[in-house]
Amino acid sequence: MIDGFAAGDMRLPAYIRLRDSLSSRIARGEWTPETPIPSEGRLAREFKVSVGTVRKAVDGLVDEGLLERRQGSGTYLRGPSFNATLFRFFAMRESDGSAPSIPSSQLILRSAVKAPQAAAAALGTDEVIKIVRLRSLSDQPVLFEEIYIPTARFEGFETLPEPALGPLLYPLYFEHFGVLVKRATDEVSFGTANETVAQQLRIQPGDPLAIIERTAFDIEDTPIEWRIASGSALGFRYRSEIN
Amino acid sequence: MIDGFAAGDMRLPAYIRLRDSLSSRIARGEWTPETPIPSEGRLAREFKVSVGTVRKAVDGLVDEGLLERRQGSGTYLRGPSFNATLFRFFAMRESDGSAPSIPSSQLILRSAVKAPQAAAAALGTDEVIKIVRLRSLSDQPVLFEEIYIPTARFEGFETLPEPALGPLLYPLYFEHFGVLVKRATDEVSFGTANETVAQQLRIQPGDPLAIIERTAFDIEDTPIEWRIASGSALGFRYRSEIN
DNA sequence: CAGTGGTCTAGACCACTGA
DNA sequence: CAGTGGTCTAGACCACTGG
Repeated sequence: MIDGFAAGDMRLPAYIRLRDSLSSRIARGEWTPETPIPSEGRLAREFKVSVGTVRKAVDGLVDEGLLERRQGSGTYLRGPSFNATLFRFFAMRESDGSAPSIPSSQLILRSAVKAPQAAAAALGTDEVIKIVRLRSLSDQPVLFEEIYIPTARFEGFETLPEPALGPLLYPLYFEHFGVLVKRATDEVSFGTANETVAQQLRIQPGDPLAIIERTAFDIEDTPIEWRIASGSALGFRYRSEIN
Repeated sequence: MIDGFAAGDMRLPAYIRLRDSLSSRIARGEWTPETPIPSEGRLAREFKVSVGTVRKAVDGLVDEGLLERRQGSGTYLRGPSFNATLFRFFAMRESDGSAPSIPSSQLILRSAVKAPQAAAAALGTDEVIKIVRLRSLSDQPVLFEEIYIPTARFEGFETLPEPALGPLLYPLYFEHFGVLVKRATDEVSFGTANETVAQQLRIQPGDPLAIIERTAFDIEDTPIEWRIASGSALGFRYRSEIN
């Protein structure tokens, strides 16, 4: 049996069934970003369809950002390339107008807790690991983050050596837990700083705050992370393209 | 000569040349949203390529949002369907939780002026028509807007009967001036209200404000509108999807 | 019913990569 | 150089629309 292709709803077009079939093979972790998936010709023979149909199926996954074509070489899984940094919401200009510096990350807390209501609602469980960190640009604190991930999917996260937790979590999710973040939704609103946040960001309680709530999903659209981040509203600047 | 197809850079693939060729015919206003463009078979014969190549060219324009396919009927120009309302940045909930009401628009000013610096920079000219309006949801003022459009492209806009200026400007640009807004970029930041804005929005001077600066472009990527809109930061809520 | 877009085939040749 | 994806052809049949 070829992995759900012939088992899928036969009323659906072949390229859809093939796309879904490939998608679940990706979700199952059959391929890595380093080795190409089978060539179009190979897939065509394997699934007994024409190359054109394979191309249409692969096109879909490329559009979704799951695969990447490299002419002359092959088609590869795209790792968590996915530029989703929360810094994109803040003007990353140096005061002197020079190039933006590298973001740094200071771990403040990491432990298993019962999820607060919003996180539990988003993740569908209240057994989570909580991560709190402060993110800075050239020693200026910019973002205060609370992150919640389900314990079930991230077994052993708490015991990871601290240096392994760089500023980028999504590559780490992928390499240590096989969790590939495919998409996320960010919700931005406006509020004021409480004592804790104000102290961390070195602003005054009551100062205006931009608040970003994010839910991240894996390939199978299961929520795998919820976070809430705050930064001074004065530094907030976001560009949205509409088509 | 078939409209730049055979005149284009022959090193480019046929489907690219065909796509650009169709795109400029659209920009020239050869088709309306009511009548279909020539069928795929017709275009294939006209341009002497295969139907598959026509499909790939049309696919590109459909992805860009310029065209719309209707199976069994034809392929049509998409008017300014384009949901770009600035209200999407604000929580459109009624206090009683009912469905959102219809936005209304109150015209405050409309006249030819010299564009302020930011508008002139975006539009590439300082000969503009300025429109000021207050936008409300069920009699609550929500957004205060200043809009600038180049006089050259909107000859006679000032003398349009006032009732013609509904809440939606982009359909009006299209129908009266043949200007089709294809894309826009919105830039969001936070600030505080000055006297004028505060009075219009019925808030206090110094109250926090969400500020949206928009530049809109036509099919040929020429900027054709610049606007700045302000609303209370407390009502601000924006959802961003990342893939 | 004729005409449209939607799916699919079985080839061909080209441009590019990497051993 | 063999193998990959990128372009292109000339058909076929299907599903749907509208007169």
